[in-house]
Amino acid sequence: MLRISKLTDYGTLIVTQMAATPAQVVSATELADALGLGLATVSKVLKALGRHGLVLSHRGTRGGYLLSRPPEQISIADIVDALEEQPFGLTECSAGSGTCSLETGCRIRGSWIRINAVVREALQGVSIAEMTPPPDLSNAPSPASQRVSGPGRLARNAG
Amino acid sequence: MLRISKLTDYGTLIVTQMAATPAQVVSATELADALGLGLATVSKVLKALGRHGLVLSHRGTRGGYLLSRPPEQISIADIVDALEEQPFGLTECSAGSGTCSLETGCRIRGSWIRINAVVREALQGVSIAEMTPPPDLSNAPSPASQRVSGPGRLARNAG
DNA sequence: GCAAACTGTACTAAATTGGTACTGTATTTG
DNA sequence: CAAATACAGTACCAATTTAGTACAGTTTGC
Repeated sequence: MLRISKLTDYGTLIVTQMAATPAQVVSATELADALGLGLATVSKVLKALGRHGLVLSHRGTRGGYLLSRPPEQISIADIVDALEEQPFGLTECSAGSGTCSLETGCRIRGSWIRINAVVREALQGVSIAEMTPPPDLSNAPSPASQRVSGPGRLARNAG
Repeated sequence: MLRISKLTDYGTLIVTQMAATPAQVVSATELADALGLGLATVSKVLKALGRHGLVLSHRGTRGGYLLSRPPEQISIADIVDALEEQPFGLTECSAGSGTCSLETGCRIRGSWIRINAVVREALQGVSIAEMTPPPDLSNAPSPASQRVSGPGRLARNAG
């Protein structure tokens, strides 16, 4: 379906929510309540995020989770890596070799690897800090440093 | 899984194969043999491609399929559009509204729509003609016109 | 020691995907 | 016009993946 899984979607939601109060411990229960998700589901996502070093956890009463780095340094690609199947790859053959029976004689694998790289860069280029519009100034112009020219065309041989 | 379906993968394979002899009618049977895929599977893909105007079909003896435009004018995005669920969208909410129960109060939908646009541009930037390396000159340097600078970062407000 | 909160595994139902079968229709060839 | 070829459309089933939950355990704070 060319879609991220719901758990990954929840992951972006949860991390974005945590980014609203960075450096502050929040429990899974609080996050579940704030986002309207089930506690078990939120816990599952947080556990995966923790395994990949995106959040730190504290057990016990008044425990909870904490972003391990500033929201500016967490990208969508980081969350995808934590929650989607690894390694990243839009096709079977571009994720890892040896699995596709057509691989011998397949002439387009190299192209798919190139396409993957571009898509991944797009996901890496968006940080959690950029996900929510500023609370009040939603109509303010964006900083020039964030503007880009778009992806353009792919080079035949990745540079 | 953030992966295109196998049928979409087959679609790129089939169209690339047809691009090797453009403007020539090829039957589903011939394509299935050439690619090592099942006839029924190839037919299913070709039917979907036909519905979206990417290939033309001729019935009867000596019938078959034909690319509707030159390979340079067919992009990976065209094939994805024909074979994946429409409309294009990495998340439920960015594909179409009204389906996600969290949509009210969700602050990151706009960002996902922006991310989608970038990913889609990446897929649109690759034509079928670019998928296969030139048969003999695989090591030749690529034409400068095909080189790009990469996707860079996303603009906060799509421009 | 009790309660809050994370850890880890396992399980089930639903959705999606992949592949195929079957019947029908159009076109060409002889 | 009859037969063979090839596309058209629908429907189905097995396998895989996803989503959500349950449950037993462990750590920490009061």
